[in-house]
Amino acid sequence: MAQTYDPREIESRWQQRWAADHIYKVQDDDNRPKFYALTMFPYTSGDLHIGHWYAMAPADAYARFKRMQGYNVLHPMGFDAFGLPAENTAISRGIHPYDWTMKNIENMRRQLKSMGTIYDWSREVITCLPEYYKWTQWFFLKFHQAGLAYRAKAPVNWCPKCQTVLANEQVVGEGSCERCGTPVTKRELEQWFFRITRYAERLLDHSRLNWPERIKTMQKNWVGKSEGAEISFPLEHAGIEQKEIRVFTTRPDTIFGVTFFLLAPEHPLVPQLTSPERKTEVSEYVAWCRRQAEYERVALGREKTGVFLGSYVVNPVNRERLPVWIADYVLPTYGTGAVMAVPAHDERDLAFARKSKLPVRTVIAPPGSAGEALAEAYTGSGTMVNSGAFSGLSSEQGYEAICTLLEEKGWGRRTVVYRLRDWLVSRQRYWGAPIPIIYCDKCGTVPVPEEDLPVMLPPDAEFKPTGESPLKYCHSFVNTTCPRCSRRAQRETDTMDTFMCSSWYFLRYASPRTRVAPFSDAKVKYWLPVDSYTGGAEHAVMHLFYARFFVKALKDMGLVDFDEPFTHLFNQGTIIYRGDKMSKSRGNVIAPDEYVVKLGADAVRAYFMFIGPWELGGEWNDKGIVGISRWLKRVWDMVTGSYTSQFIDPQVEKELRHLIHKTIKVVTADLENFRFNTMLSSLMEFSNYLSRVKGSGLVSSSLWGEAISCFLLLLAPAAPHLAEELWSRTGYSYSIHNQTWPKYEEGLAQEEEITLVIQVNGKLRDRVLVPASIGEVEARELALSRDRVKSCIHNKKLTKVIYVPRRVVNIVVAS
RNA sequence: GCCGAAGUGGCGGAAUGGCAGACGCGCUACGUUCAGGGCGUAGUGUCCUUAAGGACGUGAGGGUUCAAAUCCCUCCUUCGGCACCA
Repeated sequence: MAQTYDPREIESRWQQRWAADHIYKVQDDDNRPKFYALTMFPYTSGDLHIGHWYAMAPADAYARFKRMQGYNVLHPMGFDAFGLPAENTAISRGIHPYDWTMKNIENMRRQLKSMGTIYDWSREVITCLPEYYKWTQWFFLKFHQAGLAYRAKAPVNWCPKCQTVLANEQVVGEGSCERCGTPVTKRELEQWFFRITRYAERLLDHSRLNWPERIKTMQKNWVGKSEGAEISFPLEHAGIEQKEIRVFTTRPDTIFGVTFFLLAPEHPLVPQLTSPERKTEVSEYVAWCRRQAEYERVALGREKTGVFLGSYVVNPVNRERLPVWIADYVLPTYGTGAVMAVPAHDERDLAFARKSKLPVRTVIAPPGSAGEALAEAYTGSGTMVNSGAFSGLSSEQGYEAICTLLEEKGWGRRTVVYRLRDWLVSRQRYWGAPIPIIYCDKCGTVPVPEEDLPVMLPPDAEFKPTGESPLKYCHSFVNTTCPRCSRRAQRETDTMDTFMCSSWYFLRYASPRTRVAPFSDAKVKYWLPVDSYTGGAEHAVMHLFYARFFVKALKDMGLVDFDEPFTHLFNQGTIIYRGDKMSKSRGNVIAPDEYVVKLGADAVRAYFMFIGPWELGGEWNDKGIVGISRWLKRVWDMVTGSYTSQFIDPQVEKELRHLIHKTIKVVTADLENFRFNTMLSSLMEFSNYLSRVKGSGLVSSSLWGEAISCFLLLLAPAAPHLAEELWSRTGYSYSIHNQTWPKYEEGLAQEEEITLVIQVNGKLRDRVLVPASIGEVEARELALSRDRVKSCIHNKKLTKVIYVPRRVVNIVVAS
């Protein structure tokens, strides 16, 4: 056997042994408490870069720690394998998406194995295989049956470069495509939607979730709940069927300040409400708005534009006549697509009123004012003025009073409005799970019967950059027979958003090879919900939101008995390189492989844990990794070299025993809280101390052995290969990873002696080593008797003495 | 603009009211027959001082407190998210 630390040899040897012995095989019928530690599965982009390692290595250490603590741990791995990049590669390089994806998986799996993780590969899940997407399609049918899926023609985000529809969540920055950065435009298409809005209220409830505040806030903002009133304004317009237009407002108390009325240019009543002489101008304006890209239209600070339609509505509370305008800042998708404009108390309305020379009327007087005209829109609360019988009320009282009036008169009602839109699941793409729907001229929209699943992706589709799904041109796929009437019919050619696949993969891991159902009920009951979910924060309003919706819907369908998939969530930070997030498209990817080859997987794992707080991420810099590598080597030398006890010093033995217990305590708490960096610092301090002890030989051989075995056990989650090798060389039985996590005694973990800090007027003046048990009187006396203290308080009046047990004595003197 | 996170040596960072800078990198000196990203020992915030010691010091300014990197207020910078949501 080698005498010097040779990580490559050790790591490949133990990886083979662990695999051959199946030591990480996960059993479902185990009477230990279960622990489901999940890391977000990677997208099959080709190579694992160090960002993946940063996500996975500390997570694996945590799962190993839980395993040693006596839990039956499920820490699975798989691949999110459908999606655009595979298809783009097919178009640009002529490689079939399946071949490209599977080749990438093979490479990524090899890299993951080189990390020395506890993944049980027999549970691997790959979303692009028929055995998996069959069930993604099955879930689509379930949502359809439950009335949660519908088809609608709607304006959708369209990326002209990728030639595809994008979900709201895939439009980033100033309205650009998430993948290629091209400005997004609009298009009308028949699409499938999921009614996620029905769950808006329930998705706002994070009360039982141990999640980062940041993510909860992002999800809350995404749902965008607003309370207010819906009010009907009668139309003063003869000859049309519609008698009134409804608006939503959060400020019914400002209703006496309405001076004009606004519709979105897309509002369906616009043509009818346009007077003949205004027709040309209005239709030109509407056409101009439609040409605008979404991001241009909603850009804040942009000048507000609009035109008068030539018709009027009536304010129900004061019978005032209000001109109806259309304006580009009114969004067709929010509220009712109509706005009662109150320029005195809304910045946007004021800007528009000033530009279009429309009147402004103050109806809320800010505190200390009498209701005179305002220079700026006042959006706070105050006293109602110019508001008929309501004048004099506070805006809060007015809110309630006006809502009551509206409800009594039948003019409106209190209501709640959400910003959240339904989830668009259709994609005009090949590389996804086909939507299992058939269109029949006679029977209409017919779901594919469950027994006919999966609807297989045809392997022989042609990949052309046409913007239409290759499935559309694949006649063998499109042409089928109606399951109801057996006549000729056509298949839906859209595939599903890949977020569908990732909305249930965590359920599949519980029983990944089940052929008769997406998951076994018993196994899901045992494993779910996920006890610890870790991954990047970029999924805050996408994957994490959809998965919650999915599980809530499944609960309502009676398919699962819990309604939150992830009880605890932790987001690691991002690894930055050259000022940018690491990604293939930015060309700033660092591969971990060369570091693994040179320094070993244990060094890379430990370095990522040591680099800083996990939640903060950081700039990649390979300077520090040598420090970890040297430390592992010193650990090797210290443990493999023989220990000779010279003579036993009880004081040193006591100190070492204390350090053993203190280190167990700190390392355990740090792992529990994902504080990997300080955990490694503590291990370094421990090993540095052990090296000194080894040089002096001042403790017994048995205590030395105890210290080493404890050290190796604590090291095992971070550096599993080295710990296993040293465990075996020390003569302990295989495997260290099946050992129990060491326990500490609180009494021994406590310090016996402490450094008492002595301050005068808050400034450090002296330090004394004292027994931890020192009492207040004793400590005060000691402090006052010190020479350095005496010289500081000489000739000054003692005001008081503060004593903080076990920490500090602060002597306050008059100056 | 709004919301959130962060700002500490030459660098990554530690300390969550009580010794600022743990641990590691880098650097300096010395030692080592030390070939390869060696190894060991000591030192390493700034300033004053031969030294002992002292003063200053956690983005800036103010406040609370016996005591502030930590709590409060105002501001600046960086990063992330949202952004005409009526």
